[in-house]
Amino acid sequence: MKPKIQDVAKVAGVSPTTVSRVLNDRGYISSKTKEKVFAAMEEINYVPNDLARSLYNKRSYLIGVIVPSTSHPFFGELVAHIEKICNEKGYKVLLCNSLHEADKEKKYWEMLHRNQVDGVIVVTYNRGLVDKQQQFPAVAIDHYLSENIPVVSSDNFQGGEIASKELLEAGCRKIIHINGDANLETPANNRQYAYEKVMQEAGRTPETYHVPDVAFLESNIDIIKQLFRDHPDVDGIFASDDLLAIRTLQYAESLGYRVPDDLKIIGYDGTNLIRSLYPNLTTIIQPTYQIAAYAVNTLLQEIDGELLAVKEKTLPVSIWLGKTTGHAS
Amino acid sequence: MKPKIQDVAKVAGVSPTTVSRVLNDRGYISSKTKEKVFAAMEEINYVPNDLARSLYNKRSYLIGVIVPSTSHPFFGELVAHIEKICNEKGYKVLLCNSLHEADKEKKYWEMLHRNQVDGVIVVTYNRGLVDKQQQFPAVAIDHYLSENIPVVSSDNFQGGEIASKELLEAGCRKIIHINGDANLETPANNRQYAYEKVMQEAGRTPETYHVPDVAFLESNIDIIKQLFRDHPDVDGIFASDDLLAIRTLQYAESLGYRVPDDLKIIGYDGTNLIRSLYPNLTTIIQPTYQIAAYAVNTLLQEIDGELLAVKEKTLPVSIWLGKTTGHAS
DNA sequence: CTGAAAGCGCTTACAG
DNA sequence: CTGAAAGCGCTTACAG
Repeated sequence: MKPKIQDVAKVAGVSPTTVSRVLNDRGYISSKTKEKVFAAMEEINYVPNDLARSLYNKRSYLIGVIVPSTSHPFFGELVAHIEKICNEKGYKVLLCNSLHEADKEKKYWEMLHRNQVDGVIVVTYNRGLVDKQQQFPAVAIDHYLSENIPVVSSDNFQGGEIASKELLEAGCRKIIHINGDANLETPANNRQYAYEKVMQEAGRTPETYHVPDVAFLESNIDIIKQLFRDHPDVDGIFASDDLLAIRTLQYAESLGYRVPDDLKIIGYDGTNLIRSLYPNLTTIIQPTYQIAAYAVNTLLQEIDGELLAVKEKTLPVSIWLGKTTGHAS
Repeated sequence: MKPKIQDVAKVAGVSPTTVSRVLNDRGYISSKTKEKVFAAMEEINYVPNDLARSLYNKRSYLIGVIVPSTSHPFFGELVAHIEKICNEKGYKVLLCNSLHEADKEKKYWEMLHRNQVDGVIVVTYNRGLVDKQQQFPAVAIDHYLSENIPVVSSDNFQGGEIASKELLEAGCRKIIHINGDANLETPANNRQYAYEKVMQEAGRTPETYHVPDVAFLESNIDIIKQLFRDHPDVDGIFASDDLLAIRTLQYAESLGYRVPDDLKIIGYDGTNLIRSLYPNLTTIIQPTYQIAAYAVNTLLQEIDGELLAVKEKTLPVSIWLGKTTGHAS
C-alpha cells in the first residue's frame, strides 16, 4: 500500500492536518514540527496523491492537447514547445492525436472533460467540435472553433503572399499552388486566397491542386502527377506544406526538371527539422515557438479567470530563402 | 458548478448509488430506472469526474510517456504509435519531453508518480533514473533501467551489422562510423559494436566519430568537418541516425563528393517521414509500430499483475535500400 | 432491484 | 501553532 498522509501523521506524531499544512507550506507551523514531518515523509517514502488534491481543489493542472499527429514535423515540434512551456509553468500535458478524424476529436474532447483538465489546446480542421454549452477554457490553434474560444495562428495570408511574390519575383511565368484537402478548413485556405490575390494582381490565372491529406504522402503523388501532366510548362510551385513541396520536387526531378532552373518551388511550415534536412528548400517559416507560447499563455489566463483582451492573435511569418527559388545556399 | 452524480440522482428521483450503477453498468437495474437516469444525465449535461473515480478505484488509466522530444522524427512517430495504441485500449497519455536531461527525467518521473499513473513508458539514455524502491509498472524502450523493468528495443546489433555489411558489399574501402554522444548509453552503442566487429572480421580498422547529440544538428557539423579533414579518402559512412546521415551527405556534397560514386552513406531509424522525404537514403528501419505495441502491451500486462515471461524483447530491423549505397531508386 | 453509509487521499474553514 | 470534522465526487460492500 502506498503511504498516505495519515501514515506520515502517525510516524511524525502529528495530525493529518498538520502534514497537509507542511506539504503546502500553508499557515504557521513550528520549524520543529516541520522537520518531524519531513523526516517522516522521507522515512516512509511518501508521495502525495495529486488525484486527491485535484479533486478537492478543482484544479488538475492538466492541459489537454489535441493535434492531428506528432508524427508530422510541424505538430511534433509544436507539441514539444507546448509541453515544454506547460512544464515550466507547472502544467502537465495529456496528448491526443486526432488523425484529423472528427469523431476521434469529439471523443478526446469528452475524455479531457471527464479528466477535469484545466483547459485544452486544440488544432482541428473539422467543424462542430464544440457545442454551444461546452464551456471550459480552451484555445484553438489555426482554426476558429467557437465564439468564446480564442484562436492563435500565424499569418497564413501573409505567408501565402510572401510565397507567391517570391515566385513571381524569381521570374516564374506559370505558378501553380498545391494545397491540402479542400474539405478541411485548414489555415492553408488563407494561403490559397493570398496566392490567388497575388496572381490576379499580377494578371495571372491562379490554379490550385488539392491533395487528399498532406500528412499521408503516398496518396498525394497521383495529384502531383496530374499537375505535371496538365501543365508541363509549370515553372513555379507553391506547396502549402514542406513535405508536399519536397515530394513535388522529387517527382519533378524524376521527370527531368531542374530545380531551380526549370522550376522553382517553395514550401510551407519551415520547421527546424525540415530546414535542417532540406536547407535548400525555400519555405515560409511558421513561428512554432511563438504560437505555442501564445496559446499556452492565453489558456492560462483563461484558466485564471482573466479577461482576454484579444480573441484572435495572428503572428507574423518569415521566409527562408533557399536554392529551390534560386537563392545562393 | 458542474453537475455531479447527486444532481443526476435528484433529477432522476433515485439515489446516487443507482446513478453510479447505471453509469458503470453494474448490478441489476430495471430498464425503466436506467432510462430515467440517462434522461437526467442528458438533461443536466452530466459528465462523470474521472478524478474521483480514479481516486476510489486506484486506477487512473493514465500512462506516462517520457521521451527526449517529439520534435525528433523517431520519437514523434514512436509517441504517435504509443498514444494511438493506448487510446484504443482506453488509456490516456501524459507526455513528457525530457530533452535528455537527467534531472528533468527525475522530475517527470516523480510527477507521474504523484499523478497516480498506472504505468510509464520511458526512453532515457541516462543512468540512475530509478532507485531500487521505486516500484511501479514501467517499460523501458532501448535502454536498461533497472532489474524489474522490461526493456523493449529493436535489434541494434543486427542493425549495425546489416549497415556495415551493406557498405562492405557495396565495395567501400574506408568505412567510418558516426555515432551520438559517447557519454550517453544509447542503443546506438550496440550499432557501433556491430560495426567494429564487422570491420575487424573484414580486416579493417574501425573508426568512430562521436557528435555531441544527434538531436541538435547544428553542433554536429564540426565533427563531420573533422571527419572529412582527417579522412578525405572516406568512401563509406554509417551514421547512427538519419538526420546525421543527411547532414553528412549534404556536407560531403558541398565538398564535391558524389554520392554514391565517391562516397556511400547509410543512416538509421528509417521513419516513415524520412523515407518519404529522402527515399534515396539507404537506412536501417526500426519497427517503431512494433516497438510501441510491444511496450504498451507489456506495460498493460504488468499493470494487470500478470507475470511477464520476457524481460527483454528485441525486435528485428530491416534495411531500406536506396541510392546512397548504390541501389536503383 | 434500490438505498444509506463509509471510504478513496487530500484540504480547508473552524475552533482552540 | 495544532487538531477534529466535513467535504471534493465517486464507488462498493452491506442491507433490505
